[in-house]
Amino acid sequence: MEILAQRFKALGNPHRVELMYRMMTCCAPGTRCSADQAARLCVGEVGDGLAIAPSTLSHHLKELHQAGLIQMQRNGKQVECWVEPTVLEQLASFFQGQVMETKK
Amino acid sequence: MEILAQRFKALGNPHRVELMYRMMTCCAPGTRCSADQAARLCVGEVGDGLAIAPSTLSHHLKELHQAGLIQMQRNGKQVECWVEPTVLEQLASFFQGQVMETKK
DNA sequence: CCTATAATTCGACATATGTCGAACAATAGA
DNA sequence: TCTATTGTTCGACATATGTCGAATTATAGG
Repeated sequence: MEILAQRFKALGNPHRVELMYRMMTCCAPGTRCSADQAARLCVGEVGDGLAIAPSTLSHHLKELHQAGLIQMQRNGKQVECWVEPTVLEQLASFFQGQVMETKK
Repeated sequence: MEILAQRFKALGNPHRVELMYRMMTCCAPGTRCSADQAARLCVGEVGDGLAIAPSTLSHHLKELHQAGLIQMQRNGKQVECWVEPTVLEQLASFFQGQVMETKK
């Protein structure tokens, strides 16, 4: 329940929930990426159009990462970000009365 | 997206997510109440066993209510609290890539 | 009307959060 | 090696949050 609260807290900010949504739905508007291959956005792309400083964007992505909601990996000059589908499934299941035992 | 963030923020506290879970699953352990009739707990019941002052409990329930997550209604000396199933469905649908237009 | 029960409101307080700009780090390419 | 690009880290700051106890409100029952 503690970890669950951490994850919801990370989503409890307008900028972060927007970032999360963009990463979840970066394949086609309003849809979710296929279950086996999550698409990736680099830091600059995912924050494009948001009226926040680069340092603030970096901070928010770090929060999402530390909460276990997103993955991050350096690729050349850029850092790629994506959402693992299992994370979405676990969170959705809470609202169906299931409390998953999330590790980490 | 703003309203969504408000709801997740309300769930972003260990005590509040615990309270929410109790209200969601007050019929049978690990299950959700039937779709048409949400079961109700009074304020004292829902906070039973949590190591927080009554004033803190009241504060948390107010937060959940203001975020649109729970309903509250006075019944005699007590105040009943419950979760509308539609709220749960809307929140779950976010993690399937759906952003619902939540009023209020 | 008085009392007990159930819950809320109201300061007060320590701590956490969101934001910025400046400085720094990592990488690619000329 | 120098430079431009892409992100991160580090204070600093104003504001928000979680908590409590004391006082208050609402109700039911003598």
